[in-house]
Amino acid sequence: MSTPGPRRTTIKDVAELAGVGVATVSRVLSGGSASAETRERVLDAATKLDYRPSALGRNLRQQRSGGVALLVPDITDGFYARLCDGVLSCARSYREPVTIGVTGDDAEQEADLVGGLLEQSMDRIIAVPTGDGEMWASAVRAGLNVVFADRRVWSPGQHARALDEVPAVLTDDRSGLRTAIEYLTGLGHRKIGFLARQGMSHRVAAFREAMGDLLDEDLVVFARASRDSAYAAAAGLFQRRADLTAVIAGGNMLGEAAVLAARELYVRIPRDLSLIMFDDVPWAELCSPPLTVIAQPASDVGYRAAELVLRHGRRPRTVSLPTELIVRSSCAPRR
Amino acid sequence: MSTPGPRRTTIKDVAELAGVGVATVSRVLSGGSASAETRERVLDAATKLDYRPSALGRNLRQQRSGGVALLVPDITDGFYARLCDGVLSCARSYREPVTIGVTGDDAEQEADLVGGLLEQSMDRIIAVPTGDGEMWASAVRAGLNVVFADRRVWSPGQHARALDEVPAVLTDDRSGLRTAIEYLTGLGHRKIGFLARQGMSHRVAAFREAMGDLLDEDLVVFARASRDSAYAAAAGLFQRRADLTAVIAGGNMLGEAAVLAARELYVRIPRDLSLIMFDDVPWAELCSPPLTVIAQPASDVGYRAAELVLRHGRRPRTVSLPTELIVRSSCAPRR
DNA sequence: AATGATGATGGAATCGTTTCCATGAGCACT
DNA sequence: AGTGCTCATGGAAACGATTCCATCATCATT
Repeated sequence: MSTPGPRRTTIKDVAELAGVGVATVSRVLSGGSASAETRERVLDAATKLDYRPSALGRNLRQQRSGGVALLVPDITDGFYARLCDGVLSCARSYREPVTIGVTGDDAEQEADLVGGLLEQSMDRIIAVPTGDGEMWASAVRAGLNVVFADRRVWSPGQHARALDEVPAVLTDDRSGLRTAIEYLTGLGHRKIGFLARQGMSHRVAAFREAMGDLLDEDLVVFARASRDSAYAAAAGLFQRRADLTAVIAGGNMLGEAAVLAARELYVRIPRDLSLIMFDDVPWAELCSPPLTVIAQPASDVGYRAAELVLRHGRRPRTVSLPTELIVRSSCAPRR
Repeated sequence: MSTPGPRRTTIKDVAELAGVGVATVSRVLSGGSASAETRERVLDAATKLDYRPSALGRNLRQQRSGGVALLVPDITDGFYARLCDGVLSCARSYREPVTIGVTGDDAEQEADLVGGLLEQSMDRIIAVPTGDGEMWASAVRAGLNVVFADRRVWSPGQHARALDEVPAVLTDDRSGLRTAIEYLTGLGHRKIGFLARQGMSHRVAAFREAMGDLLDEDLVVFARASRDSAYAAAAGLFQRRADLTAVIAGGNMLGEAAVLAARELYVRIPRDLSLIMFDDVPWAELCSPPLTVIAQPASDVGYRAAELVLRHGRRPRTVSLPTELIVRSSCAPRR
């Protein structure tokens, strides 16, 4: 059943046709030194035979498979989809294939995935990490070339060293949140809630910091990765605290849940509750009312991360990309 | 700079520790025959050394790299994101890595991507194809194991043979459209438009067929892959044909564009225009009014496609998954 | 003219696995 | 006891590239 087909043309065939040794062919094709005449003969032979070097042979020899791995919590989330798109688009210009894995924000799955990557001798990886500092530290010790995107791993104590070396491409949540909260307080809001998902500890920390004296710990709630959990968290918060007048959703799935929960509970936006959502997705504008958001350059995050991991230059420092508050109609003055 | 690190443990190390030959180790680990005692010794040694077979060596030997490739037009489109998710989730259970490429609905990029895959000796690929029958035919002739998802390639003449062999996992657009159109005509609509994107010829064909006598060729418009183009197409149609009373958007990006264009042009949905959108995305419910949609099991499409390409069983036939009309509030009787 | 330096070149080793084949042991049957 | 069979087993040959190293030619310098 399988194609017995004609053997694929190897470097040996090219060498034979060109009347040179395989070493010479390899050198010519990878830009080494060779006489002009030889170079031409080799190139001729290669095109004549339509020779494509086998990545397999190369990889084995060099003890590393090409390409980049990309680990995201959920590819279905518009933010991560755009991040992937950025990575993909940068990787294409380097002609590097991208292997994608979904962690589901679960440390165990993440470790599994990384294990599989190691087995494949993948040595470059872009990850939106999920917590386990131990695992990541051991991965970089194992020689893995890691770049974090969107968030970095919380480095508790001993791993700090290894992990602080890891470059990351982040969004400037801190300033985004500060702007958003200033905007809300400017509208008179004092009781401001935060809808988070596990793995958003950095964002929650930034929220706490930006809230300062206004912070009410009871108003920050966590959801698990699923849509249902997000809905439950939002609905729970809205019911529990009738004094809530504004809420910030830590991501687009949380924002979606907030809109849904509000509608279900007859909480009117923005009349009864002001809402700001992290991440500007296309539907934010279609929503009624159109949602005020903190826009993040998701695609750029991916692109830059890919650049960091693909460019062989010197170790670059972590970079933080700006966010922007886009005011639409989901916030109103406190009544 | 690079980690000189301790050499990774190879099959040879295991063989040595177990006091057997490498061939035996290989056999034991891949389920070949061996005496109980030897098996135990080998397994012991393997766990003691924490041995992980190198995918590189295996791949070179077997002349094929493991894993699956997945080609989608746009990973940013919620439908394809869910499709990817389905593929990923099936592939994980087989412990196979997935390499994703974005074609942008462009035949040239698609061909490029496939070329790269060939170079990597990837021999299994799931694709949402973009047109060029010639290319796909030659790919399957080259021994590539192809499964089409969401749509198949239009097989013109000579390639028909090779391409009809290729299994595909599709959604039952035909019946979805028939239901939708019956619903609309039931509401009294006669002038029904269709918003398509290039690459949706199958869906357009189904629309034409289902419309029968009602078909007005001037009411089906095509957009290119971008959001802007989708908007332009929708706005253009709405302005050009004031007699239009209902429209079906061929995908969620088209639907989004339709909602936006309608709002911009003060066309009220559903009062002035009824709208049905292909693909049920989370925001369809958040939209105002909530959109009536033709739901597609995107994730299942991906999952099934992955099953087809990963399961080594006998060649399966093309399968078509059911769609469902979900009535919300974006359609009203013709006034 | 002898020596050294430079540069192009090809043979062979190497990467880690799977798989072909030969070997030898154990056993049953004549 | 000899023959034939079935098994477990290990050595060695692939797979296709890169790269070390030795070889040789060419040319400049003393």
